[in-house]
Amino acid sequence: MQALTIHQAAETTGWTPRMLRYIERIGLIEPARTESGYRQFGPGELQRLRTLRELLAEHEIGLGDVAFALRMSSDESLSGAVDDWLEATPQRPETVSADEWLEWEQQKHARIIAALTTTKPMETAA
Amino acid sequence: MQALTIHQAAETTGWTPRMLRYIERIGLIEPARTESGYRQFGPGELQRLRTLRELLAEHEIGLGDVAFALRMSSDESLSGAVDDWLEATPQRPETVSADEWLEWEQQKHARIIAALTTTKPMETAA
DNA sequence: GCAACCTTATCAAAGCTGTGTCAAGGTTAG
DNA sequence: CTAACCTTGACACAGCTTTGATAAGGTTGC
Repeated sequence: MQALTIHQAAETTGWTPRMLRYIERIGLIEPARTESGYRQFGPGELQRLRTLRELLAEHEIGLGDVAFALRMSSDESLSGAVDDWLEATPQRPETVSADEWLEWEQQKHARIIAALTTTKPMETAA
Repeated sequence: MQALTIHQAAETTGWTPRMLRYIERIGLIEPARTESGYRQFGPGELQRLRTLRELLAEHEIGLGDVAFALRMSSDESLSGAVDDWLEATPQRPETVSADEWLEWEQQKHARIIAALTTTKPMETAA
């Protein structure tokens, strides 16, 4: 096994050296360094860089999206909060649960009065 | 049941009407409509919008990030591909401390040297 | 039937992303 | 020693995101 320099890695992966530094900067790769600071791209990084290109192309996503996914995967409180938000009331606003309805009823006056000083709520469609 | 108009919903949730339309546009909410096309924000929607603000503020993420998380949660092939890519990541320890980082860098160097056998392209540091 | 909403569509500006390029300086190979 | 690399940092620019403002027209309440 061998390690490639940034230019060599760029050639074999299809990225530019500039982009390899950028991808490292946003946390998606972390090449080893020589003592003098040169990046060393091993087989693992090269494979990751190639599959990264495929990932972006096949799903039309951006580097920032992958960086966010990485952040979610390593920050449990973040992924938990996001997942909770997504799970709550998934689509179809038509369906309001009994609990939500009850809570709404109980706090309706406080909410509406606090929020609406001059107008009234609209009539629900048939 | 009563529903709020977009302006009323904006006031109770802290968003602007403009942003409520934008949030709908990127797929994060889907308010019901009256027969004539007016958006109707029910209790579920309002709660969702409030927690969305908290989510963004507490974790310093953007609407686009949440939209991407939604896309991942509803596109199994996308989330699978992203997760696969992330799993192959040589994750570094959770740390943030400068000291720990430096120490880790040094250790990583040693690890890489052990893993890579020198051949042509680049002299792996001694 | 008018005032005050609502709708969609469009223009605009500020900010972020992705990318190139260049500069100043350190490293390495021949 | 010199050429050809490497490093970080900065300037730049196109394009996309986010957000506001505004216009043209429909709906609703009094």
